[in-house]
Amino acid sequence: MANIPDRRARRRAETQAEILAIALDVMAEEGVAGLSLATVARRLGIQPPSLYKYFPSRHAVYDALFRRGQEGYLEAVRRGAEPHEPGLAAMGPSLEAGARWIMENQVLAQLMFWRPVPGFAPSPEAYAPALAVHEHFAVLIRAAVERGELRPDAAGEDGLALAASLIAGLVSQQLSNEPGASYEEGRFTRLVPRLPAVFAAVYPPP
Amino acid sequence: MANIPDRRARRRAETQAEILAIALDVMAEEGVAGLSLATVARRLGIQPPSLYKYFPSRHAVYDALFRRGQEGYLEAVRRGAEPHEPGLAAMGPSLEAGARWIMENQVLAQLMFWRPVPGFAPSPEAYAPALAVHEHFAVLIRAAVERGELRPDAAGEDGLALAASLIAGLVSQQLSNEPGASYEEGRFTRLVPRLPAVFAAVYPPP
DNA sequence: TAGCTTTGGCTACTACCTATAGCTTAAGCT
DNA sequence: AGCTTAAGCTATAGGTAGTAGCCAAAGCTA
Repeated sequence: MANIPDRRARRRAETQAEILAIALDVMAEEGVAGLSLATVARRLGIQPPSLYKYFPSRHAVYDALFRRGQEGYLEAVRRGAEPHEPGLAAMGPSLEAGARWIMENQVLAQLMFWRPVPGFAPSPEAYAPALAVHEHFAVLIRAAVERGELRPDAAGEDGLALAASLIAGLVSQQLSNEPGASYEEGRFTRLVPRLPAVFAAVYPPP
Repeated sequence: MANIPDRRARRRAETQAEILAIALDVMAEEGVAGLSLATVARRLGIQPPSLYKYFPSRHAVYDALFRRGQEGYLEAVRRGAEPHEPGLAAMGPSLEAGARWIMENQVLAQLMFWRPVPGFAPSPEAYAPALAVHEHFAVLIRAAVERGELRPDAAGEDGLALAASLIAGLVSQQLSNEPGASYEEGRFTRLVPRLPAVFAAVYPPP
């Protein structure tokens, strides 16, 4: 007795994880929107229709990957900020950690930040971590304002939108113009550490 | 006599233009990567294989659209700058005109700036106008430096990369988070007019 | 241990897609 | 007026997503 209660559920989860890993490979080779379930099935060694026992549709595979990506990204930006005092000091490392994660998970990033798959929209559950990322940076910026490192309106709607755009701009330029580069070499990601100073130049403390 | 010399060539070009217009519609409905030549053919009233008399492949359609888009965008940023003195004064209106064009041609913008179609890479001819856009803004920034409106290193590699990222960030955030908004209402595009000031805050004149 | 249930595989099939081959009609050039 | 060629067609190959329905084996339960 004392069999692991859900032996079947575990194997099922393992297979699902395996499918997602293969799907990532295929997307890296063929493009995000080029994912073919038939290819995934072949690599897994089963017939294409059998995949539908694990995911009800191609979009469901995308949704699972989207969620996984958002969770990984959230974790990355949180860990980047963790060892530092809240405020500008934490913002830099957090942005860097996020950018680094993106360069190491480009396929997921494309799925998450561009919407390259016709007809695919993430489910609310899959999207939830993205809201947490937004809140994470909002908290950091509010902390910076409270410490007098930024002008108060940096934490306003425009300020937050600008902050989000700054990092999105660098990353999106890097991904589309120089996708092969590492975080350190990238012509654009190289500028990420300067973003807190850029932001502070736009919203200098009074 | 005095027949228009290439009547056939003209009708052919018209049909090609019609195909591209329908393709844009389909992409707007189904997503950029969701373009189906069969659907285009049906709307044009011909059988799918007949489309191949006008374009040798699906990628060729994308390439023609890509080129058309780059040319339109180049034209937009040039016209935006035209009435103004070169330098920061021209940069703002030029960026605005570009952002406006993008919001009015979102499908083309996605094709041009994200790379959502698996396996599609633009031909050098189609890509050429993109280089001209880059050069256009480099010229404006160099002019601003010469007029003493910006610190000299604004025209360096990092400065140009940052400038490109600033606009790319706003536009890319707008497209993925609030694609339905017009240029004026957009939470992100609304900030475009502030970009020259942002850039000047990062590279203040000595 | 015996039997029942559920899971995970299969084949067969539908309905779509891109693209090629080869035929035919009709437009337009000379 | 006749010839050339463009632009349509059908048929076909080979790929995709997804559904229906069957069957064996794994695992739970009495």
